Amino acid sequence: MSDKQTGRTMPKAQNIADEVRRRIVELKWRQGERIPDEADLAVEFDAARATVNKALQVLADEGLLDRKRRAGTRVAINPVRKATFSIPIVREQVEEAGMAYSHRVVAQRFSPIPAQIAARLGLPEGERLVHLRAVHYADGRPYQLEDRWLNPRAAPGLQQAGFRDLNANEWLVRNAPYLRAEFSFSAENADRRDARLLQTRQGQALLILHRTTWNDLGPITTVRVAFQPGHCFGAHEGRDQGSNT
Amino acid sequence: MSDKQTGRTMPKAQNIADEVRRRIVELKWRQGERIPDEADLAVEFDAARATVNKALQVLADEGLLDRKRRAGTRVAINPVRKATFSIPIVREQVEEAGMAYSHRVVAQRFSPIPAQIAARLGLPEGERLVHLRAVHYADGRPYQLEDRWLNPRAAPGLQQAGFRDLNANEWLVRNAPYLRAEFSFSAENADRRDARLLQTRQGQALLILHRTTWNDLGPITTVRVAFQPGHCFGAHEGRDQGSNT
DNA sequence: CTGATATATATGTCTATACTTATTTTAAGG
DNA sequence: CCTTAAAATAAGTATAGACATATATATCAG
Repeated sequence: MSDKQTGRTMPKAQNIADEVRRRIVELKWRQGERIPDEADLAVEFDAARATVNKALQVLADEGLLDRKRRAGTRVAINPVRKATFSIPIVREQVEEAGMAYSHRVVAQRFSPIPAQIAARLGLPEGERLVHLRAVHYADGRPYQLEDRWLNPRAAPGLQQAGFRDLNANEWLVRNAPYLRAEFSFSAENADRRDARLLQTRQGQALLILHRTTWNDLGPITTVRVAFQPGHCFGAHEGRDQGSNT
Repeated sequence: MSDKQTGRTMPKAQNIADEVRRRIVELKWRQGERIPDEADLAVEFDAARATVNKALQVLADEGLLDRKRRAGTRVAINPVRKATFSIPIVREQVEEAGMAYSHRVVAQRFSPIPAQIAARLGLPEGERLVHLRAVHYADGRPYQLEDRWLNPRAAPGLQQAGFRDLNANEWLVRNAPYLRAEFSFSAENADRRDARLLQTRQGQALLILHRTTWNDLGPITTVRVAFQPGHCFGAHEGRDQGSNT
């Protein structure tokens, strides 16, 4: 009843979480039903309450359980579950695929922000930020296109960095950690400029990612990324195989 | 130094996490640098090591810290951070926007799966599954289009459910909890059929979401969702404001 | 019956302590 | 010098105990 998957002994809390998950998936404990309280589960699994608590917190974070003081723990009625994806550094992504990375800055100037960008950043319209447009290439073929606005007030040292050599993507990752980020995915038909820079035809469906990041000084950057046609962006949910914990 | 944001006293572990995050964002502790060990931080913050451990685990899960036994804790070199988004129930999403929800099943039959679907599900080509195509409407206008394959072997009771009345999306959420899910976003130009069902023109860029879910009996369902033109899908990262914990 | 108040209870959080385990560092042996 | 073994160390995990806090339920006054 402990370590079936690998030969390794799993932590007790994880075994408990797995078993509870199993009972939910196998409909032994159904949606909305109350499950035994921590004290009872602690007895059943021969563990301390703190251990059971940790296991159930994990499941609550996953959205599988709803927990409330005094009211107990219930299987979530509609498991609004959260999927995760990670934002890789473009160069690493390209190189990991065994291709040669390069990038080209198409335009870079200090200019007043249009209304749409101002709204997204929460800054007054007309404020002057660094506007940067660049193309990332994989083996010489366009890989993605970025149209970015940078806020020097939130990223000290930004003025010095000339993005001809080091790309903005990478400079930001290494020099401007953020506290909060917002994303959105959408689809757009390539306009004339998109088509030219991505070397595709006008009207081609493009996957568009908007991303904005903030730190405690304010908005750092907002970017519109247009991916090469056919590119897809993966995410997943469930046991996290590798990495930490 | 405790509760600045709200008047409420925040848990100690969260204060510690916030403070460490602040030090990273303000570059007091830089990328790749080793930070004090749990015991030292416990002294600094006047907390038990377990509390510090919990705070740092959170940051490690966020991808902000790299932790290794004996080697200590370092600020992540390239913070491959994870963004989360949630998959809402279509009907609720529509109704929350104050619109009337309806849906229509376009086709439903038991048929052998094509190679591409077989690959995605990990099932042999030609296996017979339920194939379902439906349109979701908001205030009578097409909202999204789904093309779904359902595996009755992994979802007992599925055969009985006729999806004319109850939509598949909702039936699955309530009756077939899953253990693992995979997603991908992409963009496609609407083909003739997409255009007709979404009442748009052929060639229109559409945001496409592929999603596949599994439980311990195997793959449950895989679906291709085509959103109405202009629709975007949001995600975010950072302190999670509401809900659990 | 209604509304205010008290009580009970399940989860939330923290602590001190202990032991485990991966990994680095050091020491020993060839 | 290289290889191997031992020691040291920092995180990983578990535990019993304690107190905090939200909230469901019971109790009581009107």
